[in-house]
Parts: sequence; structure tokens; C-alpha cells
Amino acid sequence: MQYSLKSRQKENLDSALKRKGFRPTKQRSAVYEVILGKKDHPNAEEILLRVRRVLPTISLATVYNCLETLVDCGLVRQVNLDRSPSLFCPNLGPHAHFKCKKTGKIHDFDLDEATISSLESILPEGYSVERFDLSFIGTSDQARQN
Amino acid sequence: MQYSLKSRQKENLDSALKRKGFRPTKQRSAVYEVILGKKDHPNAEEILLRVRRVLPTISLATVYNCLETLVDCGLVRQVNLDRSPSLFCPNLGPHAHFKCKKTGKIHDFDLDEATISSLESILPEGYSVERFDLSFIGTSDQARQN
DNA sequence: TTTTGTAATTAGAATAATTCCATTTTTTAG
DNA sequence: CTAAAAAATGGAATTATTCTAATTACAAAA
Repeated sequence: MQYSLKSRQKENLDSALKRKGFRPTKQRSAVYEVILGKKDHPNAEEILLRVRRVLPTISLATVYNCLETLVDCGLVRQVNLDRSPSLFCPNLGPHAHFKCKKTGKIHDFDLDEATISSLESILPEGYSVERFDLSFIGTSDQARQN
Repeated sequence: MQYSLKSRQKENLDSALKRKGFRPTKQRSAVYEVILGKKDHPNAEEILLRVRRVLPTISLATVYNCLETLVDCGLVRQVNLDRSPSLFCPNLGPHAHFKCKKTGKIHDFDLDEATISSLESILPEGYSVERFDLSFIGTSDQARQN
């Protein structure tokens, strides 16, 4: 492999920013790396903590600003479940979220084409969808929690 | 018809409250009637305005308390779309929400059995679902907005 | 019925997530 | 390198919601 994962990420970030007319900054880059670096669903506060390990002086306001930009560029997804703080998710493919009531953990489940078109067939003509969100709340077996 | 819609609602409310050990109060009753009275998706503030037409001194805190109780009893649904204030919905059947970006309006779309089971088949064994939420964001034709 | 314990309502304070604002710093275009 | 524009920063402001402490209403028992 010619490029490390990190440098491919960086190129991806920079081109997405440029496409939207945003400037690349080290804060945006660090926030992006932190989110891609762990396949979970951190909120802004948690992202702040992780980013501060590399940029100790970054502010929460900047984290929010970066997140907004990254979401706007389609580089991360913002997930809102009930009224809890927004979560940010590196998984860009079509997927649903499952929140376990017992552990609070969020699990991703990929959606196949059949399910997606079944979902979109709910809407009659004249409605055009930009985005959809599907989330489940329930409980999951001990065994499956990792 | 022997009973008006209103008195059937009242019985429904009272029995649901009793089942959960809650007391019937005029505030709960008024909040419930307001939500059933119009097939839209008001937030707490809007519900306060509507309820005050019949109970002019009711407080916002009480509206929130009543809503929590009604949701707990399964009499109304709480709908959270992005970060905007919670909406409350009289439609108890399985349905999805569509939010029009242009008008801000919420439209309900009923889900048929096939779609529901397609949705639930996304989850592997070991996950039991208590509730799910499906929402779309997009735009709808002028003609269809009412 | 009255009493009496508990639950519900109320107004206002408190909280928490997020956004705004004014200033400083960084980036980019020329 | 310099100037203009964008972004970052810290702290204040906002907003939806919850909490608190005091009052009022309900409902079961006497």
C-alpha cells in the first residue's frame, strides 16, 4: 500500500472540504481522525476529550464547529436518539441504530438494498427523500455485547 | 352512538392512567384532549398555548409532567427529529414521519405489516425491540402540502 | 363525610447541550 | 510578504427541559 490509512483519510478530508469551500485546519483534521479512529458513537464532549490528547488547547466551541463542517461535508453522520446529546458516527453506509436500554450502547446494523427500497416505497409520489433515520430501542443479550 | 367521542376519550384516558397507578387530573385530561383534538405534531410550548384556552393557569412544567405521563401510559407518542423540541403525536399506529425541509411540516405515513417485519428482520437474534423510529427528511410537492 | 397520606401542580430556579459573540489567530490569494 | 477572509477561542447567552420547594387536589380509610 502506497499510503497509510491516515494519509488517505487526510486526502479524503481535504478534498471534501475544498469541494464545499471550507479550509483545511488542524482542528478539523484532528476531529475527523478521532471520529474515524474508533468505531463507536461519541458525543461532542467525548470527542473534545479525545481530540485534546493531540490538540490540548482545542475548545468545545471549535469541536462543535468542526463537527458541523464535517457533517455538512458528508464525512460523518450526526445521530440523534431521543433527547440525549448528539452522537457522531463514522459509518457512512446506510445503516440503522439500535440502542440497548440496559447498557446504553449503540449498535449499527447495515441495511440491504431490499430494505432500503422497502422503506422508500412508504412515501407516495411527490415526496423526495434527502436522508432517513431508523433507530430501535430495546435490549440485547449479554453475549452479544462487546 | 351512545357516547360522544370526548367521553370515550375520557374513559380511555382514565383507564390507562389507572392501569399505571396515576391519578386522573383535569390537567392531564386537558393535555390529552388537546393532542387528540388536532392531528398534527405540537411541541410542549404549543400544547401549553392550546391547553391554556381551557385551563388558563396551567404551567409549562405541568404540561411537561402531563406529557411524560401520557407517553408513559402509551396514550401519545413523543417524536424527536434532529435537535428541535420534542413533538407529541396522537397517532398510535405504526407509522413513519416525514419532515419537509421547506415547510417544516411533519407528515405521517402508515407502515404496513410487510414493511414492519422487513424492518425488524434487520436485527439478528438476541436483540429485542421495544420501539422503533423511522423518519425521513426531504421535500414534498407544493400540491401535497395542506 | 372528615381525615390523612400521597401524588400532582405550580412558579421559578437550575441544568445541560448547543449556539452566539467579540477577539485573536490562521489561512489563502495576490 | 501582506491583506482580506475564514476559523478558532473563551465565555456569555440561549433554549429545552428538569428540578425544587411549597401549595393544592385526590382517594382510601376511619
